[in-house]
Amino acid sequence: MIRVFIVDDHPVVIEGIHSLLQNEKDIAWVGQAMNAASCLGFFVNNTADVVLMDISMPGMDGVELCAVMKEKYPGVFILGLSTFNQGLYIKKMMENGASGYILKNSSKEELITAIHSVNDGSIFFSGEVGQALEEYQKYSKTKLPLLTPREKEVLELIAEGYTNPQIAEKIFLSQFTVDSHRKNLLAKLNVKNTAMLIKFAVENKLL
Amino acid sequence: MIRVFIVDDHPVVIEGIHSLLQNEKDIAWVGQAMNAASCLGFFVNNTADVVLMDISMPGMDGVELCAVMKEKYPGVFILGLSTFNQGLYIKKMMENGASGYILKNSSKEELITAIHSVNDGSIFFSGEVGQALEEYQKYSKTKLPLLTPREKEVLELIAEGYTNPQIAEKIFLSQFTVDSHRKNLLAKLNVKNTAMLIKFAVENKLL
DNA sequence: CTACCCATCACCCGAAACAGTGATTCTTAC
DNA sequence: GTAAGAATCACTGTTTCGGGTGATGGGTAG
Repeated sequence: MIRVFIVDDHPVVIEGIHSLLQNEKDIAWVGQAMNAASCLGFFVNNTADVVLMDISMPGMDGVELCAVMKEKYPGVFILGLSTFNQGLYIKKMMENGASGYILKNSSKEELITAIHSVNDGSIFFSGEVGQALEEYQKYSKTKLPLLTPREKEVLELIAEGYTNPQIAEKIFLSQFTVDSHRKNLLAKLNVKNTAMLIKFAVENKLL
Repeated sequence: MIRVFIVDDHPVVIEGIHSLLQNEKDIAWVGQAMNAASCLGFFVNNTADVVLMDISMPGMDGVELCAVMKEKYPGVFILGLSTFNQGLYIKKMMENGASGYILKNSSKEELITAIHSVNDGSIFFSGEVGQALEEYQKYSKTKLPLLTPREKEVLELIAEGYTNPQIAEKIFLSQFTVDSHRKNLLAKLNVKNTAMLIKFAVENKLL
């Protein structure tokens, strides 16, 4: 018997999912909350196996609540819920310990598969969520300034810790040229020093 | 009907999975390969919906094959297989476009759930694999030198692009002190400049 | 053909980073 | 109570970075 708890600030969603699950004999509805605080309140004296959690809520949002819950109750599995495709938040919520993610309008079968998988300690992403993540990555890439092949080359060598003179020697250039590329990188990516350059590059998967 | 293809260099595994799946009426066994080359050969004139792929194989390994397959046939979903817990390779394979991961000794139910989920475009991780990933992360963290609170603080500010004098002003320290912390960071993390420091920090989730 | 971008090279200069060395205080652990 | 490490500060160099400015040649698209 899997004990399920839900946190969502939309009563409609709570009711909808409740009705989808009420005839499942191995799933027990143990409670619900409409904000982070009452969710945490519930867990003081009660528990659950799987928590369905909305991503956006007034006050503390799902991303933060997820981190707090996982900190206090590491054994509780969290399954994220969202109505729309929020790649960035999905990513953050996974980093905060969620075990999976589905859309609120997913089918009954998908919902139940997800709950079972998560309860077994598995990780489950619905297909639409996977697409959202991909689209988010593509989207962030289109917003990136285009780097020339030489610039990418120099960027990679900088990330590996080579200095301008070393890079120059390595790819047979004048150190002035390498310096030019380096300055162009800083300008194009709108950062002001090596630290920001590398951080930006890693975060945007340029390396 | 889900068309399943398997790539594994162990005949025992191929046979085992074949027998597990042969009575499933919505799963069709379309072929098998014992190395990357013959897998690629199969896909020249044939196709499949889901490919079960071993992580370690002679010649081109699963990680690489996964990248090649996804490049040539983006519509084919790849489900990773491994006998042991290889956190690092699992991570790499996911980065190369795999849709999920299970252990070879997983139950029939889990195998079938995984194939269905992946075929729907979802992402599925078996619980043991999730544990492997977690353990891998913990393991890599234990291998990390311990940074003091001050050092972490300085590290974060460096990553945000502040210079030593700016950091000194921001947290009310002498720039000499900040410089000391910075040098200790370089020494502890065994890197030789800011670029390597930030790259290392991001990769090891110190930021 | 000409305007534009890429790639190359050059120089100056101040600021920042990096290397080495050493010192003091304070807490924490044995 | 003392040994160890954290946190603080100090001085001196050398190297690298980053800003500014500008030049040349090659390819390409209008």
